Amino acid sequence: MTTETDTDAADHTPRMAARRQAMIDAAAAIFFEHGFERASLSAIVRRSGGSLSTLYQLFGSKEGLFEAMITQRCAEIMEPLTAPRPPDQCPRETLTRIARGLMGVLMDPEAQGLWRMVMGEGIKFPHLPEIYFRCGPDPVQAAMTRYLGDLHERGIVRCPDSTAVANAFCGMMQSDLFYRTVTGMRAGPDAAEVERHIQKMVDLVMRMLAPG
Amino acid sequence: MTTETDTDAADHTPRMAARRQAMIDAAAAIFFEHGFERASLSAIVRRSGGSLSTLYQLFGSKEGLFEAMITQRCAEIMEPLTAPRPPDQCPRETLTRIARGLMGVLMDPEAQGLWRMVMGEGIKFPHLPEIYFRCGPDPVQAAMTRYLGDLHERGIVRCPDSTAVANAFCGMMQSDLFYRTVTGMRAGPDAAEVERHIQKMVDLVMRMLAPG
DNA sequence: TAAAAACTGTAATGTACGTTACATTATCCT
DNA sequence: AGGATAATGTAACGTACATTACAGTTTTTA
Repeated sequence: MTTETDTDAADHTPRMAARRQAMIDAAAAIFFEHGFERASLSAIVRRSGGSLSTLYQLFGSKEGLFEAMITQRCAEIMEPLTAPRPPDQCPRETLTRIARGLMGVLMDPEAQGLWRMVMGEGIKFPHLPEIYFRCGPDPVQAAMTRYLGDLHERGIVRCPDSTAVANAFCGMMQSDLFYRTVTGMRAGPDAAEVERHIQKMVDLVMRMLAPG
Repeated sequence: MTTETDTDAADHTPRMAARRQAMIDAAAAIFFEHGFERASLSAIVRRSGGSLSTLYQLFGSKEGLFEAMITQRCAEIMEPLTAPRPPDQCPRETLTRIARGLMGVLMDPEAQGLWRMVMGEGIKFPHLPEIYFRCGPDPVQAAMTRYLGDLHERGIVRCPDSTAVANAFCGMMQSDLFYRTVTGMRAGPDAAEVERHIQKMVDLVMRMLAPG
């Protein structure tokens, strides 16, 4: 039940470390496709190579494997969002770049699998949304809040409540386009359609920020 | 597999109709709490009264029961969103009313259970997001688009792309407040906090719509 | 009220899967 | 090379649950 001694996970040998990684990769593929319940450990082992025995030695349980996978993958998937930003562009360009990063992640199939799990099974696994928000939305919104607050203080835009605007902007990106894709109602849109959406939303947020 | 002859479901007798409804109610509670996979039919019958035999006679399968439940509940849950709107308020008041309706549904525990299923298991059950969007987001956004387009043509607000604004507005409502509640990261916010959020978002969208 | 139909409770069946045990094979160290 | 250790493949165990079968009970109907 309790995963107290998680971090030991004796991957002493380099061979074992490779197995461990292969299993995490396979787990990501299977879990993100089927969700936690429907994912079968045998299917994961079939894909990763190795054996159930090794899996249990390394991760202890299905949940152990799941957490190890999530902890590693979350950061990787979100990485484009926390990349350092080139300084001193005009606000519209900076916002466009942020929006492109967001949409890139939102439209990535693996990230969508993660999102489905966070939203669908987060209640069952409190660690899951915790890790997710810490790696993804939290830093993005914090950075954006700081950025907008800064622009406001320098009188470049009017944004007395930068937290609210950052919040709104992130929400705006998750439009129909995203929801219908993540639920499988429509195929992933092509780059042009995504770009059109980005432009519209940036236009709107720029109007929000107009002085006066 | 295929649920061809769904609609027959011989609830001839009034007693059977009552059972049917009780089972749908119990199914809603259990499915929304645990999700499709984790929900157990025995648990549903335990709650509804009646028997597994009757359940199978009425619904044919677990999926049959699920679809019957979703079809009925979706419309009910979303009902506040499609209520007719009193005419001729000022835009800010109308938008506030729409926002209150949206947040009311978004924060409703049963609706959150539905939302978790749509997002988490929608890929597995294409009917689910289909029904959901048809009952919820689609009519709301359509009505809002029409409303904004109308205001634009009458020169009351500046909104050349009312679809985009309606889309953005619905997205803005789903802020951290919602995501953290629906994932169980935080308790449901009190009415005051929700109202504050509504006011902020309406303020922002009004800025979007400012002429000039 | 008695036969027919509808409904219920319980148990049986089959399956899928998490987890463990064990015998076999490959790898590493001296 | 040869013994110790690590890793694998397979199968067994226990459980949970969807689905079905059936015998008993209630409700309806004539």
